[in-house]
Amino acid sequence: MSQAHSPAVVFAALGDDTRWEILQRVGARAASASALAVELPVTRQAVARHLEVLHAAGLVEKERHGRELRYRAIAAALSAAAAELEQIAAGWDRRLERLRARAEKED
Amino acid sequence: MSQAHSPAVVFAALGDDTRWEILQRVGARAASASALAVELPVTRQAVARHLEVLHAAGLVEKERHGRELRYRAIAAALSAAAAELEQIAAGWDRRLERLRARAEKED
DNA sequence: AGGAAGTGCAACAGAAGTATTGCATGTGGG
DNA sequence: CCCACATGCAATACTTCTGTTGCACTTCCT
Repeated sequence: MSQAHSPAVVFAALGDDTRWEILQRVGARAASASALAVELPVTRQAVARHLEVLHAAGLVEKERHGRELRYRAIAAALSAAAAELEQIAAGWDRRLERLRARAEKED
Repeated sequence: MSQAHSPAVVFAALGDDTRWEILQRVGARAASASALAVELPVTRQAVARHLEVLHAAGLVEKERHGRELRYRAIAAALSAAAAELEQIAAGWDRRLERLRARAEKED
């Protein structure tokens, strides 16, 4: 199982346009930093740093393949982040519901 | 309805610990920047800037109340962000499934 | 009216993030 | 063996983010 990455780290990783570009590509198919760099407007080193951030957030996994290092998006990690948000949103809704009920009782 | 906020903006807003603290509090009940500042280790102005970021991301709404300005978390916005992530994750899974099926066929 | 409380705006300092260039290292194929 | 390709590491420049202080302005209440 993956570690319990702090929400802030995961969402900070998702909070950059270039990383979204990268993430969508490694979601489609595994790719190396060099391969991604040729189709993005940044250097290989920049891509590598982004991939490192995504990896630290637990959103992608590395996979050595000969002399190249391919990265692949982890669907379950994104799904877990989604579930976390949904749960918090549900908590807000429930609290709002309680407040509403109390207001009606006081009428 | 709320605008179509770009994913990067929304998740960047969620990518900060202090903002999570603030967001959880305004999720529990509406509060002003001043009120939040007394129970957080930062100044009112810093809190106000965080609230502005959250508002720009469509995650909280303002509500004038006499001379004070209260902020309230929008559960539906967080829920929408969750749905977006879940959809992307599902897309990755489907693509992986197709790749797996093709691999079996080639065996 | 006048003080207290709340907000708005601006300037500044420090930290962190993003991207670059340059060079070193490792690995696979002819 | 040697060359090409891919990655690793370091130094640097620039921008953005986070937080502070200081002051002006509005609004409520006595």
